[in-house]
Amino acid sequence: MSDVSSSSDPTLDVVKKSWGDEESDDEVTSAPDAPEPSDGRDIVQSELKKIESLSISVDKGKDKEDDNDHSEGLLDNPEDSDIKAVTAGDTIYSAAEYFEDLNLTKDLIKGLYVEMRFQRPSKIQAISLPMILIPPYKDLVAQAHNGSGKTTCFVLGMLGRVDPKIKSPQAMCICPTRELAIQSQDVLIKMAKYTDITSFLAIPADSAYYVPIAKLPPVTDHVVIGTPGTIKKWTTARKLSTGEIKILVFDEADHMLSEDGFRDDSLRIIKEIQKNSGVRCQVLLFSATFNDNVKTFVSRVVNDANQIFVKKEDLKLEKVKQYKVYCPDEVAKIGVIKDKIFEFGQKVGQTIIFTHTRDSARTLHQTLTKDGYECTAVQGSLKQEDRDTIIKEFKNGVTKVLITTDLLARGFDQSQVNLVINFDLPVKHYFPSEPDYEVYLHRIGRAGRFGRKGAAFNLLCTDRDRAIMEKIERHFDLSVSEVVNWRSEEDFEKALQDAGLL
DNA sequence: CCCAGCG
Repeated sequence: MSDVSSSSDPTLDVVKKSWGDEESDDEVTSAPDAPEPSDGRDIVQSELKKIESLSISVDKGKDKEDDNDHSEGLLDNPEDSDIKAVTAGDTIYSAAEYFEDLNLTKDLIKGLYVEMRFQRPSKIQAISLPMILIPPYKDLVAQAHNGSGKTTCFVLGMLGRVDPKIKSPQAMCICPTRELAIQSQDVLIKMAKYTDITSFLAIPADSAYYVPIAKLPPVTDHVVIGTPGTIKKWTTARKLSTGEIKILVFDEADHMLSEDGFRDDSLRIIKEIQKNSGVRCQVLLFSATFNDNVKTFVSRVVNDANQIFVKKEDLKLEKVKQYKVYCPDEVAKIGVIKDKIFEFGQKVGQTIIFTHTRDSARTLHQTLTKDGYECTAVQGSLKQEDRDTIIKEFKNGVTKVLITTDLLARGFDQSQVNLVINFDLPVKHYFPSEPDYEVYLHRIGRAGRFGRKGAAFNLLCTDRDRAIMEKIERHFDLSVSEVVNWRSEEDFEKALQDAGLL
């Protein structure tokens, strides 16, 4: 099979869905033709008519033989499931077989080979980069698997579009957390090593070194990466001009545009740029997840966008073996962490433990360190500089076990993380008996980066926990194996063996 | 709830 828009799976052949459509996987009934409440749905429907199917040739078989033999490439065919691409308008794109197909400068390509150690575009790169880099520079909504290299896509997209000779911001990337902004800039610096392109990191400063923005020089770097509040601060202080920004990226875009995320901030920034920018600004939305509510909203934010997405069943991360462990009470959960996770976790790499609140992250950390278990914890109430050091220590491998909140649920990339623990299951804050499926997927995705093996343990305690876990399994059409006895060394050992980690 | 930010 050499065509991503056609497939042996009949449901994949139909490229009729738009981002505003109902999820049609589960239900047979189509959206009614009767007048809808005026939520913009009708606009979406009419835009839908313009969308036409696209054939992108991606030779999957060839990718496999070529890439898997080389040990260096980090992007070696991390996902095998199909990606569906839908183009808007009549531009014909073909997948980039080589980076040379993308009209990039020599300096930039050198960075890809030498610094990034890339050989050929990964699947998501091959499909998305032509859409980003070839005129008319259409907007793009791109969903791709965790650990498949979304960051490299949009970073390369930004670098490919800026003119190093113009000394003002031409590309902007907005991230939900300080940690992600730093991480993306790290990638950018590496990739741009042989170019003259510079970047500016717009995140809150260390409180100790606070200098009022008014006293700082204006930003002249080509690319700005940051968090919403700080970017807003720089623009309103007139130290960051948006007039020449021609590409705007939202990392973890569904969260940036969801009602309980950063919706207002994001929209304000888009508006600000569109108001000031001389040329039309290209908007890119990247995430591993776009739930139906967000899809509806997203299709109104972008304009006539190209789309790349995968079916939700294909997102469930088969490389990360997921388990549930029934624990009689909270004390037992801590016991599992102490006796099993610390016991085995260290052998198989690094571990991230997720809790529901900042406070529970802090208390769990205190409890464990008091008893001599070596770990660190990071959450949003820490001082900025403390966050940075704890993250740095973990990325350097100095610490093996990191306790955190959903601060790190999304995007955090550390290849040595093979074990994810849901100390608390992720739930919707406004409806705590409902799982937060997106957050679940993102958390699990912290293990198994770039096709590596991994395991995840969900610690369940109450009846509610059981019900939530069942819903998660049903939603992803997943059967999560049970670690039968929470006290049993052998059960955990067996689980890790089955996951391919021991 | 989690982020983000208020100088």
